[in-house]
Amino acid sequence: MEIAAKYESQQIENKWYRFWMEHHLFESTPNKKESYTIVIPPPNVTGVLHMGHMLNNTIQDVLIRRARMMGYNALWVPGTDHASIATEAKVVDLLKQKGIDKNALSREEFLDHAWQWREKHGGIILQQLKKLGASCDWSRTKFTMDSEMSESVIDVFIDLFNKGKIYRGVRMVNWDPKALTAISDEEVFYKEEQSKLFYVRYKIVDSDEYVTIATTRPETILGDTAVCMHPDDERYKHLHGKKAIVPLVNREVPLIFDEYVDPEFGTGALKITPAHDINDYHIGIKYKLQTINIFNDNGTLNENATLLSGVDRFEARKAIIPLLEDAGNLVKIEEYTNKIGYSERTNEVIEPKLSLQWFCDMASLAKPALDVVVEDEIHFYPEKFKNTYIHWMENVKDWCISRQLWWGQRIPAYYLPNQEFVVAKSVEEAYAIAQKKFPELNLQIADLNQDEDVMDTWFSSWLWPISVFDGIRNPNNEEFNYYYPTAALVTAPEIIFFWVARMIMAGLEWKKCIPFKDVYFTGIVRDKLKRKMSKSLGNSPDPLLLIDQYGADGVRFGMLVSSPAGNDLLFDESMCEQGRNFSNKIWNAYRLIKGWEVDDQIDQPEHTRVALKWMNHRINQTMAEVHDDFVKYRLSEAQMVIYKLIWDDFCSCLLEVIKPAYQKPIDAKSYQEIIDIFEKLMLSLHPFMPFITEEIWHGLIEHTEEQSIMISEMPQHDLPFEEKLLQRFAQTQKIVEEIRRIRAQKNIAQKNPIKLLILSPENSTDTEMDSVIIKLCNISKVQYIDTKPLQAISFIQQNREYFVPLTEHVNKDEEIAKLQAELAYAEKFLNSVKMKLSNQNFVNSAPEQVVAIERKKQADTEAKIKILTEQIAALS
RNA sequence: GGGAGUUUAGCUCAGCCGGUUUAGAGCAUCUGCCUUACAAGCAGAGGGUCGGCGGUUCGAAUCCGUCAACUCCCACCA
Repeated sequence: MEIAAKYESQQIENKWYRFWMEHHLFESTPNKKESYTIVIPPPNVTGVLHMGHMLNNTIQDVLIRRARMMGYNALWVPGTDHASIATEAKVVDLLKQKGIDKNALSREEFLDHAWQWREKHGGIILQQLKKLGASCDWSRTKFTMDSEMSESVIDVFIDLFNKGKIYRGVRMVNWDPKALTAISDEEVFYKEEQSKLFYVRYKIVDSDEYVTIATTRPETILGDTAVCMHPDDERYKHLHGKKAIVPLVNREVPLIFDEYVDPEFGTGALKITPAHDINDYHIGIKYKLQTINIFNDNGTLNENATLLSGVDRFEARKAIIPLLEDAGNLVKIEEYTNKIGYSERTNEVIEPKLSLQWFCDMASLAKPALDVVVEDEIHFYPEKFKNTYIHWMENVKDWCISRQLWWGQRIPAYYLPNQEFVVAKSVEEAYAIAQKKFPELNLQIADLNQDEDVMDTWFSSWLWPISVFDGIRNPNNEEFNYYYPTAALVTAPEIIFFWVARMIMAGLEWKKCIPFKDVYFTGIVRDKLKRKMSKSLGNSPDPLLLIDQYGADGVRFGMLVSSPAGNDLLFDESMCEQGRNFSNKIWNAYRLIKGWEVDDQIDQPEHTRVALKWMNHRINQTMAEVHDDFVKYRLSEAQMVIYKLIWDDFCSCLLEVIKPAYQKPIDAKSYQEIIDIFEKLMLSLHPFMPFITEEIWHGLIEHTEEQSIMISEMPQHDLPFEEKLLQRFAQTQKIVEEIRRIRAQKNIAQKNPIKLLILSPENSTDTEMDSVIIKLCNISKVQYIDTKPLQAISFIQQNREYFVPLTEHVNKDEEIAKLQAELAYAEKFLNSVKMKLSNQNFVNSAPEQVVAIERKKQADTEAKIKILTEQIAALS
């Protein structure tokens, strides 16, 4: 059989992904096995696969594939998030390109367009995940606006409302005066700007005194309802209880004193405009101040301003200055740099605006969710996020759940003509309730108007682990009980509050049970310059191109080669290259083995027997290590350990020992053993590199049509291994290295056989490893001797002396210099050990074991020094 | 401004409830090899006073204090 010299990933990957799908190997239904569930953090339905997804989903797939092979009934549920803001913005843009203005459409018409878009383009990202090898149960793909999922969201809203945990309240929102909508905090970006700080004096009532304030927004003076100073500020102490007159509008407002004010800033006096500044608003509530809204929705001043009505806010800022100057209130103007919030959507300066919103009371939900993390019922990896979580949960604020959008679950509140409202699942139910409640109104169903807003997307996401199994509408259904709680959540730390915390709250609130046991936080994928990868910077490679180039296995390897939980990943293509090279290495090992001719008439050589025995113990040791790494979610380490097992131990060492001479056959017993070993290696690597391992697994051993490596059993991690054997073999490898070094130094080509002399007649019974040395170093003969040979290069291992005889003359000076350097080093070391041991305090206080180690170091080093001294003497 | 965290080889990291480590790994670098599995490879080599200072201890990369630099999260300055 002809096997290509280079591993060709593309064709093989397509073949096996199709195979897995056709055999329904990703699919899961409840059975007697223990479940292992992961729900995907649903990517935005508008999303396109980026490097962050690659990392996140590689990790999930590794966990799921391993669990499956460990005997769990593993289920990975895929899906997408409706992402109200992003999707609505996208659809609005597309409509604009077609010359359609969203505001010209009815709600229904707009939603029609939105659904059409999602049917056509939504979920591309899920198709892309398949290229990566993601073993999601695609038959269970969910969307947060699927009708049953939306229904769950509405149910939950109503339930919380009935429990008194959802209320309506006024709050300051980020108003976009161009788009005429509120936008979320996440959509505001701040820019540093050069602006001006205006100092304006306000006259004190019944006094000739003035108090001077500093402001960047003089036009809002028209909405001032107080002036505030720090209570301990000596400059203003005599003003307690007085009032001031707001310039131009001549309104009398109280002087108030609050520690919020920084006496160092400006004049230490602050004007208060509760309607147009978030801090002022809170002060306004605290001191029960009047709130005067002086702006129209489009950013022009309204009639409450009394002056400049109809003028745009920025025009007004300019126009008010001469007015203040004329009135004698302007003191001075300074240059000033501050940060201004802009709308991501329209690039318009955000105007803080008071509006009526829906809120969810968080305090009572947060308490139990805090406890389960504090008490380690849920573990965070890495653990540091526990602190972040606790800190936030202890200071949690109420959640504004309404959004001024159309794409999303509409708030199920229905307003009545009498300013009241009812919350109900449908207009019919609302009507029934309203009739009962207000019979005197004589209501018609058409009198009810549903709230225009939709719910924050997170208000559906927080139910995700429950609602994908329909656990809200249909409590205690079989699937829910089987798959929930999930095993692990893999997500980005930046959404620990938005999402992780709220899922925990939801799980405890509605299911009295945590939604997942472990949370693995991935890092952010950055470029080499540590910049976050983003579309606008153009520094993100196209994941699909990477897969084409390096193979999905290679890219997966690259994503995990250096990304401990929670650490940012400084991505570089060379990582994928390493993965591709690894694929090729494995491929060539496969090619080598497949090329061997097997002869069942010949005996197993000694070196092969020894090396195979060693390899089996080495595998057992490594499997234990890998398992431990998985328990601790140290996936990069686990991958590296397997990488080294395959490359260093299997390829560089074992295969080199076993490899028959050119065109010679291998014995049948060894061949079978090597196949078994290779299979184990492929099994343990499969979660990381699913495609190549499947291909080789099938090529190595005959399998039926139904079989697949992905549903085979992982090698056991609790098998015994002989520490001693492993140590002896490691020493042997060191001897091999020494001999190779000598070969390299003395330019003795590998193909020229050399002799090895070992000075150690009393230990000459321990010769088990000799055959391995002979094979790996091309030794013609190993000879045990009792006197030192002349004309040889020597080295010391474990206090035995080894000699490689030379035909040419040994350069004595060179050898002596080398030995002397070694001697000096050993003496220095011995000195430090002796110092330690002569310290009575050390000998008395250190544990016996530690002292014994030091004693052994001393003895060994002394022996070494003796040998070195003799060698130097012999050469001199 | 509040909080969390990081600082160990050129890069990315491990080691950190103190002592088998005279500090490890992978990648990168350098040298020599196209040796019939693999140049996407093989063989060999070099490279760190564990951020600075101080303390605790018989003993500190590891514990404590302090300073410095950087990163992230939250809040946002009139």
